[in-house]
Amino acid sequence: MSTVDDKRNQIIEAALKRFSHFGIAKTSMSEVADDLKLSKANLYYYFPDKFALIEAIAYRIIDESDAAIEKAFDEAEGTLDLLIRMLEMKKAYVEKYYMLILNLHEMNIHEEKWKTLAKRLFQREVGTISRIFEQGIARNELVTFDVAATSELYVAMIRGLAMFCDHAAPHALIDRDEIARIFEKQKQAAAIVINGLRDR
Amino acid sequence: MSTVDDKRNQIIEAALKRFSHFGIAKTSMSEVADDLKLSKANLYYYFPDKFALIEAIAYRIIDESDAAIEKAFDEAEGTLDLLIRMLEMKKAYVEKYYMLILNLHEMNIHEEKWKTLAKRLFQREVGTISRIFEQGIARNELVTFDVAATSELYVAMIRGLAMFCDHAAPHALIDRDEIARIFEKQKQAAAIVINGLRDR
DNA sequence: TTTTGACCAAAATTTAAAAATAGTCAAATG
DNA sequence: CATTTGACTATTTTTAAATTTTGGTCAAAA
Repeated sequence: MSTVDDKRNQIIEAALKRFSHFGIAKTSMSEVADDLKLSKANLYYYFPDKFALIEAIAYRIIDESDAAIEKAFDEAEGTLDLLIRMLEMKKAYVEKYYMLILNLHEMNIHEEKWKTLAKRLFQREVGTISRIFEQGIARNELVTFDVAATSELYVAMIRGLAMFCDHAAPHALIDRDEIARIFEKQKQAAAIVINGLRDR
Repeated sequence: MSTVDDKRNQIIEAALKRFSHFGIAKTSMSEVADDLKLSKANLYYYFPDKFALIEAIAYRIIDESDAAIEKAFDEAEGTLDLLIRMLEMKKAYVEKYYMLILNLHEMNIHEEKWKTLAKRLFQREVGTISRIFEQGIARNELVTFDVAATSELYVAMIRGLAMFCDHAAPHALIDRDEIARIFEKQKQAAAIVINGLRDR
């Protein structure tokens, strides 16, 4: 790994710490720079703007979780098991990166660049779910169906459950209990969906 | 109907018009009173406070929609058909009362009274879904399952889809196209859920 | 190639004043 | 007695101005 990549990684890690602790809006680029004893100007040498840093972090997390899912693909016992493992992982991420993920949702999503980022992250999750479904079909565990559409629906459903669940206010702070409750509902939903797609 | 009930109804209708047009926060009690050529003080003779008026409106709408569902119960061809009819009705309400429903969601839900109202409306919807599921089970169309838990999950899922869908920002204004798209996803979700519960 | 201090414009925060609004009440009306 | 009202207040919400913070640039240094 080149020295510049190494520096970029250091920055990503430092920023990730602050973002997940205080949220994106509440951490300034200077603070991230200070943590690493760099000047702000130097930080901008590695990332053209704040958004690029956020993007890098987002993709870093997704890549990590993709790698984890890759492993689960071999270990899991069936489609539902895979889906539940994925939910578990996401739960762990939510707990770990709390504020970051909260912010990522309620940011200035109106702006085009945020929309496209959100859409890409969404599509990536849909892609993973698609692969899981495809495998289920290939193994004759599931009936054949429109994988693309159903995956999209599944991800939307799961995310919707996270948004809604009972803490009615979209912006309300979510505690660990709430996360656990959401996770339970998501597992139930996954079970029902898979049951609806199962080959019998 | 007593004369005081009649007056209360007039007030509810006038308020409903304004609420669904401009939203709750943006219509003052004076405006509602003016529409009916009453003094504000007189309006407060019929409703102790603004929240009571909002509550009355919410229950009015729910009651209406319950009556409509009651009719559908006899006409519908099966459980899925019933669920879809219910979704259609809700879609119509969203289109009709636009701002009101939007507001109802993003209001000061943190306050206890709002929470309890939201919870009650939710539970009422869950109750209706429960009846639909029970009927499906009684007719041997569905397998037996935990109706209470599943109904709650179903309503949460459907609402979650409405919140999420793709207009990522919770507060973004939703247009008719978006409503239609949400409706489609909800129908798909209903179909998959019912498929998962079907007795075969 | 990497790093920095000095700098700027735009955005966020704070503050105080002004306006609007929910809700009250004694008195009037019928 | 049931209904209505104008006048009043306490609290929010809006507005606007002053101030600070922050994202981002750049020429020059290491």
